[in-house]
Parts: sequence; C-alpha cells; structure tokens
Amino acid sequence: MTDADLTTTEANAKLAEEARGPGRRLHGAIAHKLGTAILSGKYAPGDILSGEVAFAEELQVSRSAYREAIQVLTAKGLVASRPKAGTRVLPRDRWNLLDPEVLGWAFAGEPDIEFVRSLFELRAIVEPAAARLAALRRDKADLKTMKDALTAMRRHTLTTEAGRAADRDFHKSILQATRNDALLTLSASIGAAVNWTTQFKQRARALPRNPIPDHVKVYDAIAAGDANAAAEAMNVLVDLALEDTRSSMED
Amino acid sequence: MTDADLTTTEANAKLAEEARGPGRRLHGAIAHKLGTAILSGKYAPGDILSGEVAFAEELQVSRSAYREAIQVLTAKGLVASRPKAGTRVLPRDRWNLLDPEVLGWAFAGEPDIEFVRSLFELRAIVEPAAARLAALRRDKADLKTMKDALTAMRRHTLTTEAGRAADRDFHKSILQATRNDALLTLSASIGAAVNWTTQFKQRARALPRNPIPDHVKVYDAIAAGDANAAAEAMNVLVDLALEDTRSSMED
DNA sequence: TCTCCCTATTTACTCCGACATATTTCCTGT
DNA sequence: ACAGGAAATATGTCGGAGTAAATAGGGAGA
Repeated sequence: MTDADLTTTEANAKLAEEARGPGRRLHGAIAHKLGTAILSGKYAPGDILSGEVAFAEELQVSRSAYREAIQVLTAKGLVASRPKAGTRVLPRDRWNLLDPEVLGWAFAGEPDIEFVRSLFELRAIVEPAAARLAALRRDKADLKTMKDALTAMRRHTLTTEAGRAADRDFHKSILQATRNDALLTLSASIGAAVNWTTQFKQRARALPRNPIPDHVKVYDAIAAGDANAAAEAMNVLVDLALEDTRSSMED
Repeated sequence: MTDADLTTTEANAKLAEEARGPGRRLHGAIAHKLGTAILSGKYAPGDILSGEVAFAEELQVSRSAYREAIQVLTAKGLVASRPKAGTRVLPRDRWNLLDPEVLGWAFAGEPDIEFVRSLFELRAIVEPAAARLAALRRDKADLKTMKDALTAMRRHTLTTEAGRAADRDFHKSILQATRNDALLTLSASIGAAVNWTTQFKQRARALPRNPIPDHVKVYDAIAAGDANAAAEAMNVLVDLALEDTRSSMED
C-alpha cells in the first residue's frame, strides 16, 4: 500500500474527529490507525513507513504527535526506527500479539481466522490447567466473585454486552484464584478474543447450546476443591469453543 | 520513595552515560529507569510520578524525552496520565507482565520470587501442550532447527551464554512447530525468565543434573510424531525446573 | 581494468525548549 | 451547599540543532 491510501483528506478529517473524542488522545488515534493498518496487513513486515516529516505532514499532525504514536508501536514490537533507515515494520514474530491493544487492532478489521484459532488453542491449553489450580487455591472471596458472575450471566445472556462482560468476569475470577500473575495477564488477552468471537457468532445467529450448565459444572468443581473435575469441566467448555472456531474456519 | 531517590546527580550522570551507548536511545534509558523502579516496587500502584516538568528537570532531560518514555510505559499498561491528576502507576493486574521489556525490567533488580514461580507454572502448563502439538505438526525444517539447537547445547553447556541461547532456541523451535502465533509470542517471555533463572542457579552453583538427555527425549518423541510421549517428556523437563524454583523459594 | 576501502555527503531519526491549548481540580465567593 | 472562576498540570504543536547511518563517489592497490 502507498502512503496515500492512508492519508486522504477524508481520512484525516476522520482522524481529527476520532482524536477529539472523549478521553482519546491524538497520538493514540494515530497509533490506532497505524496499528490496524499493520495488523490488517496493509503494511507488511519489512515495509518502510516513509519519513517522519512526510508522514506527519500528510496526516496533518505535528511531528511530535506522530513520534509518540511510533513510540507506542515500537513498545509493542510492531516497528523499529533507525536513523537514515526509516521506520520499518518488524517481522511478525517480534510482535506482542498478546498485548490487549494489539489484539484490539487485530480485531478492528477482519481478523485473521488462523490467528483466532491460535488464540483459542492457547485458551484450550491454559484454562483447564487454570481451573485445576483454582480448585486448589480458591478462597471464599473468589467463589463469591464467580457466583456473582454466573448470576449475571444467567440474567443477561450472551446476546448482550453485559452478559459477555459477566462471562469474562467469570473466567477472569478463575484466573485470579490461581494466584498466578502471569496467568492473569493472559486472561485479558484471551478475553478479548473470546468476546469478539461471541459477538461474531451471535451476529451469524450461530450461538451454540445454552452455555450456563457447563459453566456451573466448572464452578461446582472448583467450589468442591476437586482439581481433576474442574480441569475436565473447563476442558469441555473450551473444547466446545475451539470446535466452533474450527468449523467456522470452513466458511 | 521520593523523587530524590531516583534523581541524584550520580544517577543522572549514569543515565546520560547509558543513554549515549551504541544504539541506546535517551527515552529508552528513561523508560528502563522508571520501569525498573516500578517493577521493583519503588513506586507502588497508585503512586503518582510528580509533574512532567519537575521530573524532566530533575532528570536533566527535555520534556520530550520524558514524555516519550511515559508513552512507552503507558503502552505497556504500567502507568496512565490524566490532565491535572498527574501520571499514576496502575494496579498490577493492568501491567503487561508478559511483555519482553517489562519482563526485563522485572529481572533487572531482585526479581520477585513469587512472580518467577508464576512464570514457571505457566511454562509447565504451556510447554508440554506445545510439545504435543509440535509432534503432530512439525516438518523437516523444524526438526533440523531443533537438532541444531541440541548440538549447540551439547557443545557449549548451560554455563555459557551461547549454551543458554541454544537452550532458548530449542524451546523456541518447538513453539514454532506448533504453527501457533499466540504460543510463539509466549516463548519470548518465558525464555527470558528461564534464562535469568539458569544464570542465577549457575551463580549459586546449584545447576542440576545434566539436562541434555531429557531434551533428547523430547526431540525423539517429536521426531517420531508421538504426541503423548512428547508431552510427557516435556512434562518431565518443566516439572524439574518448577521444582527447582519451588525449592529455591525456601532460601 | 577491476576490486576494495575510505571518506564525504545526504538523509532521516533524535533531542530540545518554548509556546499554545484544554481540562481538571481546588478555592473562593455568594 | 452550590456555582463560578482561577490555578495547576498534562497534552498538543512547532521548528531548529544535533547525530547517526546508508549511500555514493573517489582513490589506492592488485
């Protein structure tokens, strides 16, 4: 893609508009714009983002704002800048794909179905093990959080954002009960992917059977402190989701 | 901690010195300084980093450099800035603990042993499953990469940086063979932790038994395409490391 | 004549400090 | 207690000076 594709006058107007949104910052809007462009493949690894001055001029923003946006992308491993050489898009294996913001950019357009599959595969690996640990380490407060989330899920159902938030809360509370910060960090990333997929499936009117009973089984096992049962119950849950993802790949 | 602790004259001289190193950038050095300060607990969640101008002045750098450093920290979820309110350290669950750079900061000082344990626990969950997938999906090129890494490990041993790099390469090649980008991203994070621990243990002259045979078993199972054997062999490997970590916690 | 190395130029990032703006907080006055 | 204004502070902007690196050109040696 040429720079011009990203820097039409209309696009600039939209950028300025977005940037003025509540809480949004200018460099954040630029980072989002460039981030989605990279994640969607409009800029391929190895491509050069033409000069700082030129780009800032085209985007009608100051060089400082552009630079700060580049810093954000650099921090996430998407690009690297060197004097004279310009700012290059790094190879994909350097990207922090699990960064919540990068994930958001990946899901902003048409997400790569292969990547979605890999996230669900990761989930299918991590969450059963997490449920096992949670069954061993949870305390009363953890159980209460889980139960509250389950109640909210039942009330709102997954067709609403509130319901999906409750679903995320349920899974997050399990991760939290593992007393493992590294696992907990993962939950934010995985949650984003799951949320997007749930929305997508709902749009496609392909929501599977009622997920509540399966969730309850996980809760019961964790509450009972039965590690093996917790892992197995969670396995059922995530395998179902993984199968769904696999089948939707064939569309 | 007060700002003064971070901004003594000597510290500034060191900062400038570091920054002028080859390839190093000033805002990168500042981000490293602040990042390690936060990760080490000198700044606790909720603490505010006193005013932009004040801090930049104390550090003897321009506001731009300081601002760009803050952008980096913000991108990694460590801090958030709001007009008038100042720049606050975010709660720990917002941190991107799996970001390679954050991980580097965590290991720069005296890393929290509890956090190290959580990383190894994550590893013990992920790597056996990865070995299973690798056994099913690896191709000839993957196997060659693994074999080369094994050979290098044998030659250099884990007492040298070259040997540890080979160890990382071996594990990375397995993750690569899973054809799963999300898993691959994790390997960089986990590798950093493992590397640090290996160094640490070596210093403490507590290197365990020869790790090569266990690695060979993993390789053989993956080469044979035996998923269960691969998972089990990797399980032995990571459980050993996890046990080591647990025991060193008692020191 | 060809190759290699060294130097100079050019180019683009990096850093700087001042200025302008917006928003939040706090204080003051009603 | 409330409303409005002033102060404080972060954000956005600008253009210039500095610096590092890639490329091109010229010179020396084979």
